[in-house]
Amino acid sequence: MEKTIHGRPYIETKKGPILTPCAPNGVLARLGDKWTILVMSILALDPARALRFSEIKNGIPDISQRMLTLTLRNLERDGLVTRHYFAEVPPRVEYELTPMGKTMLPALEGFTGWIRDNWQAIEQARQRFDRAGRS
Amino acid sequence: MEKTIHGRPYIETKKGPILTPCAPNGVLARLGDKWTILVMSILALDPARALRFSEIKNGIPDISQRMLTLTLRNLERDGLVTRHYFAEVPPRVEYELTPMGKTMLPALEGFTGWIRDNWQAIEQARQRFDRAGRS
DNA sequence: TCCATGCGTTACCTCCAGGTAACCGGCAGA
DNA sequence: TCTGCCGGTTACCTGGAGGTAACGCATGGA
Repeated sequence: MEKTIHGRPYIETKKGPILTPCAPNGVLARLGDKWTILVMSILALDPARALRFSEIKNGIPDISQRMLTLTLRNLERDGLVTRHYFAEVPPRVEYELTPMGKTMLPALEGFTGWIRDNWQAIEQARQRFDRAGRS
Repeated sequence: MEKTIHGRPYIETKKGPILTPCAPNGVLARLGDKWTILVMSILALDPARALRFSEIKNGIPDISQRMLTLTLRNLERDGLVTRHYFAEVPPRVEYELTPMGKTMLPALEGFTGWIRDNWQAIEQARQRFDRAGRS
């Protein structure tokens, strides 16, 4: 009775299909936030190498110290990134993708390809729509 | 000089790689919002058939009239959905995926598969992290 | 006369992502 | 003694996402 469409579960009723709540929704929401993908991407540049906090920060223009800390904390919590703390002075902290983390971006590849192929069309559609009044 | 990693452009400097601003970021952000994917999904159930506003609303539990209108408006603006208005009484409005819209969810398939395979692991990682104190 | 219908729009409120800025801690070097 | 270094944390503020509720409108049916 429960089927799925593109990975999303739904049920058929006489009144039509109804999408059922889907736990993995939150994962996409996390990805959609402002910095997460950027942090994952820079860690993925050389997955074998751990990066220091400051290296990540330098690699991502405009990210603030606070937002980088928060983003990394969330990724660590999700098991996508590991944090290594070295109690030196001044302190050194290194971040690295976990095995699971290393598989994430490649899985997204199909969709980033779609975006690459379509975002100009989207941009044009927006301009057409906005120009059409309907302000 | 400009390379890409998983579709994301960056440049190499002596101080290390720097990710460059990436327009398509916004597309992912849109997808990450609360309702967009659900609306796309229900329209994709039978891509050949247009759905009425009320059919979509009934198919998505808990979505409010306002949020459905806003979400559809954005999708229309992005050229992913078309709106057909019939000046009957009471009015009838039908929504349908555009050709571009029809290609989006399949492109996302690889990633939804990754989520399906990994979200339990993510859930467990979160619980471990939270239980570990660091409140 | 009154109401239900279908698709909005408007007004209003709350919450949180994200930004800015200052401070901390402990040691090294001037 | 003062300053800089690194990685964080804290306090504070703002904008916008998203929720709730009510109103609008044209007509057909009771």
